[in-house]
Amino acid sequence: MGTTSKALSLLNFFSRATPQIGLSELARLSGLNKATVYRLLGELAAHGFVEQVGTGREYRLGPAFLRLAALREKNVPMRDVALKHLTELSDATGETAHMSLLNGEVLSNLAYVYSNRHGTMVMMDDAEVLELHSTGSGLAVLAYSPKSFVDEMLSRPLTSRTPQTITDPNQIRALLPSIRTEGIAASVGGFEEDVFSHAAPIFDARSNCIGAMAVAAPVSRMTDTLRMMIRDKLMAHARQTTRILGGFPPDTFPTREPQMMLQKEA
Amino acid sequence: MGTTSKALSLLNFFSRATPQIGLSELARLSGLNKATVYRLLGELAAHGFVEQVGTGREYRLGPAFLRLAALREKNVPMRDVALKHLTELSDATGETAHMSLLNGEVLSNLAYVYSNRHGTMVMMDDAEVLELHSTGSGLAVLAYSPKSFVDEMLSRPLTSRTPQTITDPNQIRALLPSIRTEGIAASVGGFEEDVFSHAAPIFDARSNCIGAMAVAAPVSRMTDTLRMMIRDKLMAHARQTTRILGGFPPDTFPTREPQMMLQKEA
DNA sequence: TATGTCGGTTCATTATTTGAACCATTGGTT
DNA sequence: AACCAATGGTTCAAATAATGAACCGACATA
Repeated sequence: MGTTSKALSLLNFFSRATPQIGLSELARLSGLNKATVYRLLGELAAHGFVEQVGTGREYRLGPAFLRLAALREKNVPMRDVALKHLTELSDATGETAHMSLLNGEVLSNLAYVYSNRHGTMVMMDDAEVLELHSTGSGLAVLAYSPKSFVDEMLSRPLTSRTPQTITDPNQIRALLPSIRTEGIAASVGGFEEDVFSHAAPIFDARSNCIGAMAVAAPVSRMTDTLRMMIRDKLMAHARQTTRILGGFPPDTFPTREPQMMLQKEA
Repeated sequence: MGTTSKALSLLNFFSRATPQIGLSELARLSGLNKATVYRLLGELAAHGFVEQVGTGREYRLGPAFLRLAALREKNVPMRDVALKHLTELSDATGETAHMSLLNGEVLSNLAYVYSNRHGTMVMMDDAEVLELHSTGSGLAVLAYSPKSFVDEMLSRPLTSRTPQTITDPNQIRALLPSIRTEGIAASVGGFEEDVFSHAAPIFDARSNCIGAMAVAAPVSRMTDTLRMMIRDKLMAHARQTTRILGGFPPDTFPTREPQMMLQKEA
């Protein structure tokens, strides 16, 4: 691993739960030498990627990200595109629609839209990250990721978020083929109790899966009718989003009108 | 300069005007070897800090910034705080209020608020950067920056944005003492024609100047009355913003009620 | 006063970065 | 069609920058 990667990976230890971290603690977390971490933090700080809290204390993420994020969004208005489709998706289904991007080993939220049709809604959080094994979006991404990546991800200890979370790697692997034939993944209560989530993959210009678009509804509201409607709308909007972002689904991706009634020919 | 700094400085070559850059071009711009740039870009890309456009072409800023910016704003709601005070400032003065943060050699916009009192307003742009020598905000920052930094900044060639832009380093240096005694900087048409800008510095917990809060009005609307009112309100809101962000003005910073009528004692 | 932690610093050893040269492609010019 | 000058990407010995154990002083806590 290059020095730059080490420096950048330090940033991943900052999270919603641990927004600021001391030097020694960060050295411990990263497994790097304290002197190394100190020097790397110094370089990150010089560019505004981290800053020290108060006077000579812990470190936290710096202000440079605001500028770079604004610039990125000006150049590549992903969030805008996503919001447009999420709004339509949310309106059509009456449920929470969201989109997340693959960021290393987890998915990070890009945007989400609530519906106002019901009194209760599945809530999202900007700074929350989604695990690959326990969410519908994660399964959708895994289904369209290279085998080496899947193996890598499933070789780690899989945390059990709820009693419904599937933590057996082989059981998860077994789900992927059917997700691939459908083009959509589903997860019931794997991440949060009582949440039924459908998700479709999003691809970049090289047909790599870069994230997922999803609709999350309370289990109690899920009916066959709603499920069909969600699958239909989600598929269409995910496809459009991929296209508008300049991406292409891989050749293996099912066409919009699935050959449901057709028998496989070989 | 460490390897990490080199990698991070590559990011600064992406701008509103040049949102995507090829490998050779970036090597040329940065003065680094092409192989080096290639490797650094690879590491940046692995963390989502850059990505390649389409298939095997130029590079652009990556999606990771969206997540990190969201996380930063959750932890340190600078923009929220700024917007609150900018709104009040804009309401009180009837003009455009904005705040920017020092980012290396330039100021980058954090937030801005327009007033609806007049038909014409000074417009801002999220991804725009402000030069230190040609803007009110820049002068405010220079006035409260270490001499070494000022020397460094004024030793570069100073671009002339308008005929009114002051490009003589010594002339700029001569402005700084009076800014320091006032606590507020002013610039008339230095950055954009017909824009009269007042700016006050913002400080961090170590009393370093980290940016500026400003009010920008068309020259044609500027009167003594408005000028007084802007200075007053701007001073108050900049002070509050500094405090709420956890910062402290340096000891040399003028108190809220300036000793206007008092003669210097030495 | 003794002990453990912290952020920060040092410097000889080591491992990573570096850069000139080299491909294979692409796109424009003659 | 042949040529040229770009491009993105790759290689490997040489040079440089990163590393980590040990060491500060300061601040807690006991």
